[in-house]
Amino acid sequence: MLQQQPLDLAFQALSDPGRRAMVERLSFGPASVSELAKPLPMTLSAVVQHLKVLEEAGLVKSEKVGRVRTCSLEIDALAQLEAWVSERRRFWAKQYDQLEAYLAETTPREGDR
Amino acid sequence: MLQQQPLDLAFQALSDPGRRAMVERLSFGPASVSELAKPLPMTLSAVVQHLKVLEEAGLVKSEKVGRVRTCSLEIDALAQLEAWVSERRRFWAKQYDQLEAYLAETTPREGDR
DNA sequence: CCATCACTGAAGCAACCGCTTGACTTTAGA
DNA sequence: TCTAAAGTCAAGCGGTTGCTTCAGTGATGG
Repeated sequence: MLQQQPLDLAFQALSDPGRRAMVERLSFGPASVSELAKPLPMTLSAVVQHLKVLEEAGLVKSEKVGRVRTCSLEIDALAQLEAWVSERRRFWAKQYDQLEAYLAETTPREGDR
Repeated sequence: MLQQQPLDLAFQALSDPGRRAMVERLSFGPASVSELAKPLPMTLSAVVQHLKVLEEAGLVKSEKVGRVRTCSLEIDALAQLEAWVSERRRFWAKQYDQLEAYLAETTPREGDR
């Protein structure tokens, strides 16, 4: 559960393929805005707006030196995201195991007798 | 990168706190539509629409028996989501380690001499 | 049988998203 | 100094989302 808002923003940010492409690029190391924009089929302006979404979601940080803004991943946000998903999977697996245990108990296999 | 569309839909689906609450509920076991709706501050109609989003994202499946629709988690979709995030983290860590190794090589600590 | 329960579907609406254009600012290099 | 590079900002626009209301439909239980 942690907090709600951050997860909202992070999931929302990653729901866009362009923004996910930017995160993928950044997972290989820092990049400038223009570098992030190069492979994407949209204007630089649009990329800057996507970048803002990623920053507000806490997934990316950036710093401007001279006329170049250099962006990099905020790995902690990804970790929190992964934690949420992983926890859901864990709980689901738990109840699934209990069901299996119950079935094993009520309908014993041949070898159990 | 697997496919793009499924990830779009899954991230988008989980960006809504109401839908995330439904997924959290379902991680403890199957539930009817009304059960899912009970804790949420919206009409049953809205919940059904959220459910549709979750199903189209492949995160939930449901089956109607009599007048009751029973919903449950599709754990594989969660696993794919987790895999994407985890891979980004892995690549980021890799380049980070390389940076650390480089720094360690060029600026040796006291004990290294 | 018939009232109630558990949904289902369509219409409508305000708010938000992703994108473009175009005008601007600041810095770097010849 | 003058030009180009690298962003920045605001306006606007068509499409999507997240609801609500309302009018059904098909079980279930008494």
